[in-house]
Amino acid sequence: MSQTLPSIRMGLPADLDKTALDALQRLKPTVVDVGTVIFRPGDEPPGFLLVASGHVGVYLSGKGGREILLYRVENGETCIQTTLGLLGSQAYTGEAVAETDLVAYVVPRPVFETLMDTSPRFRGFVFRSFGERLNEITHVLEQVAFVAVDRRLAAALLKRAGAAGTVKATHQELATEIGSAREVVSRKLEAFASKGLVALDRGAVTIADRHALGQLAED
Amino acid sequence: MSQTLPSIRMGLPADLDKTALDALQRLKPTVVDVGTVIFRPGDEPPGFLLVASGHVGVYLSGKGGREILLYRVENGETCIQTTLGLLGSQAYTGEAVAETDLVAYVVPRPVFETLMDTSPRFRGFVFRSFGERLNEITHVLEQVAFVAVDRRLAAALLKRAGAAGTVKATHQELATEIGSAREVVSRKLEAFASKGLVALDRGAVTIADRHALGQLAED
DNA sequence: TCCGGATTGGTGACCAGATCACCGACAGAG
DNA sequence: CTCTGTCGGTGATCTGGTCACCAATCCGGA
Repeated sequence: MSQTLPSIRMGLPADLDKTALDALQRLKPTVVDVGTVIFRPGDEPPGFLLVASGHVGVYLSGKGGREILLYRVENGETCIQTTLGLLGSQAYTGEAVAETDLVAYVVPRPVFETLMDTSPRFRGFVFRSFGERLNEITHVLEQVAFVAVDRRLAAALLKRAGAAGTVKATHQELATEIGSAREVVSRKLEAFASKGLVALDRGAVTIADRHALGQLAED
Repeated sequence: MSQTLPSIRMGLPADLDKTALDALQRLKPTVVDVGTVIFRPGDEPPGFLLVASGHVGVYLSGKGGREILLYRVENGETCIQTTLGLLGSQAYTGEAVAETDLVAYVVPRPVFETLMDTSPRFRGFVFRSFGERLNEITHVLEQVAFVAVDRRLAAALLKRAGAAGTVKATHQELATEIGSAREVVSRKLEAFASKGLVALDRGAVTIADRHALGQLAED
C-alpha cells in the first residue's frame, strides 16, 4: 500500500490537499494495453479518468476515416471528456486511444463529486485541466483554419523529434496529427527531403536541418 | 434596487442558491454599446463576465483578416474566456465583440473566487458553461475540418433564419460565421439561388426552399 | 526459405475551396 | 447630385483533399 502513494503523487500536481490525496490513494490503478479504445463518441463515462503513466490520444473523426488529434493526455493529467460527462452535460465528441501501455485511476462519480465539493485544490486541478484543454483545442482549430500544411508539418516534426534526430511515425500518423491527408503529407515530406530538410525512411523521418524547419514552422 | 433582482434572475439559471444570488445582486449592471470589443487576444480579464441581455460573439482571427466564429454568449451565459484568465491559466485566444447593445455583470475576481468556494450551484453553473463552450468549439473544429462549405452555409442560413424567412447578413458575415471566405460564400449563394433555394438581395438572403436547404445541411 | 497478405508510401487526375486582383453596383452623407 | 465607402461579382491561380491505383517492404506462417 505504501507503494501506491508515491506513484499517485508522481501523477498528480504536488499541491493537492490531504482530502484529495486520501481519496485518491484508496483507488487501485487500472492497467490498459496500448491500442485500447478508452471511449468512443456517445459512450457513458465510467468515471473521472486520471492518467498516471503512459499517454492517451484524443481524436476527432469525420467521414472517410479521416481523423485529427485534439490533444494528448499525459502523466498526471485528466481526460476532461470524461469530466464533461460527469458534469451532466453532453456525450463525448472525441475518441480516446491508449497510445502506450497505461496506468490510470478511474475516480467513480460519487468520489469525484465529493472531491469537487470538499477539496478546493482538487477543484482547481480540474478547472485548470479544463482550461488547458480548451486552449489546446482552440489552438488546433486555429492551425487547421489558418495555417498552411507545411508549417504545421514542420512544427509537428520538431515537436515529436524533441532532442532526438529522428521521428518514428508513418505518414498517416503525421497526417492525423496535423489534421491533413496522408498523400499530402507524403508530398510535403518529399519536398522537404528534396530541399535537404529531412531524410526519409519507411516509418521514420530524420531531421536534417533543424534550423530551416524551425524557420518554416514559425513566421 | 428591487428592479435589479428580477433582471439578474432572468439572466441566471433558476437553480442558483441564495449565497450566489445575494452576491450577484450586489453588482451593478454595465451597459455596453453594440460593436464594442470586449477583449482581444492577450488582454487581462477584468473579471468574470455574465451577460444579462444582448449577445456577444467570440471570434478567432488568423492572418489576412480572416475570422471565424467560435461561439456566441447569450442571456444568462458567461464568457468562459474570462474564466480561463481568472483561473490563472492563459490569456485569451479569441476576440469578443458586442453584437448588440448589452447589459452585463462583471464579477470581480475576489467575489468570483469566494463564490466558487462557497456556492456549489454557482460552481456547477460555471462548470456547465465550460463544458458547453468546449463542445461548441469542438463542433466548430469538426465542421471546419470535415464538412463541406455548402452544408455549413445551408445550416447557418437556417439557424439564423429561425422562424423568419429572411436572414439579414452580408456575405462577409456569413463567411465569418462558417469560417470560409466571402467570395466562396457569394458563389455558393449564387448556386443556391440558381437552384431556387434562396433569393438574394443586398445584405439579405431570403429562404425560398426550407426543406431542400435542410436536406443539404444534413446528410 | 519461400509465399502471401498487410502496411506503407508514391503518383496522377481531379475537385473544392482560399486567395488575389480587380471592378461594378448601390446606399447614404453632404 | 456627387462622392465615398460598403457590398457583391468574377476570372485566374494555388493549395490541399479525394480517388484510384500500384510498388515496395515487412512479417508471419507453411
